[in-house]
Amino acid sequence: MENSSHTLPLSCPSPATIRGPLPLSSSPQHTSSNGRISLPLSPISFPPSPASFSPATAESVHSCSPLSHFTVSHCLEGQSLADQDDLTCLNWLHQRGDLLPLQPLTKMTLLPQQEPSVASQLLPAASSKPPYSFSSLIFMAIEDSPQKRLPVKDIYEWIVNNFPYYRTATGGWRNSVRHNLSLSKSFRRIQRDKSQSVGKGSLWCVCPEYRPALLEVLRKTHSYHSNNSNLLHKPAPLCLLTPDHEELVTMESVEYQQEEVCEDMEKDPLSDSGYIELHYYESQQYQYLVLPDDTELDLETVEILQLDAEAQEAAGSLLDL
DNA sequence: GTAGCTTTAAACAATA
DNA sequence: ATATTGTTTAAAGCTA
Repeated sequence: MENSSHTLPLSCPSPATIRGPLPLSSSPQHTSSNGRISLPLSPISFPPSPASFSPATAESVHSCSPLSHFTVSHCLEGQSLADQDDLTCLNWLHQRGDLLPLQPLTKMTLLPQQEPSVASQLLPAASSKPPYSFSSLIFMAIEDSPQKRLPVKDIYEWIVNNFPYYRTATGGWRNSVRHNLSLSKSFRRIQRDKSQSVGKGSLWCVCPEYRPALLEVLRKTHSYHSNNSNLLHKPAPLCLLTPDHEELVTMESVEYQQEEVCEDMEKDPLSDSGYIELHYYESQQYQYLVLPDDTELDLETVEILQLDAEAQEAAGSLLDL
């Protein structure tokens, strides 16, 4: 794809430009003399192991569309351009760890100039309700399953894992899920194979003829929440920048080497959605985020990114107890 | 104001 | 017997 730039949907009075790879750092950020900022990213760990999967850390990114993770998983999966141009392709959903949940950060320090009270103002309210309808949630859950079919129990589980809001929500939403499954034409019930069946109930799948419509709804939800984004309620870029964190590593500046960029870095089908375009490349044991040359992030945004990660860490710690 | 969709709640039956 | 699953109805909220 062309190296078109996408800036965060933020206004910045005096933006600092971030270019190229983002060296890992033990400090939340590193601003060089030329004003470039480095954001720490995680060591490579794709996909996260189920054991390390920490849905609770998605608290602060609940409203981020899974679609926004598209680019992340794409680059790492090495899919063809044709695959990626296919907006009906939901392979991004199969990057389970990339979808929404984030790894808790075990090491993250707050920016010294950043007051916690400000952090709480900038970060979205924890456990607020995701923007997706139950149909979309069910759709995503089923699409994210290897067999493209799930029992209702696993649908619950997927939703809870990916949207921690439902972890603490009252039980009524499960009723709504079942109600949706039964009532919606988009989903079809399949009898389990009795010979291998464990557990009760049927399996549910997406009716192929309704799949495009479900995708469209998902896309519209994504678009709506991108276009109505702001600093307080739209942490989409945060999601993109903090997939699968495990820990930060010692600062070690790494020069950007073009040839290390993932060969399959391709077009983000939602590139005109206002989301920043992201690419990853891998060097040694680390993973780097590559922003387009003319991508600009203001200092405040960078701070928010760090704060978000901090919040995720805190949320993960609490909910993992 | 209206229609359509979604959410929520509830009741009830079937099933593991 | 109990919990879970699946169906159905009803009402309220939201949006175009």
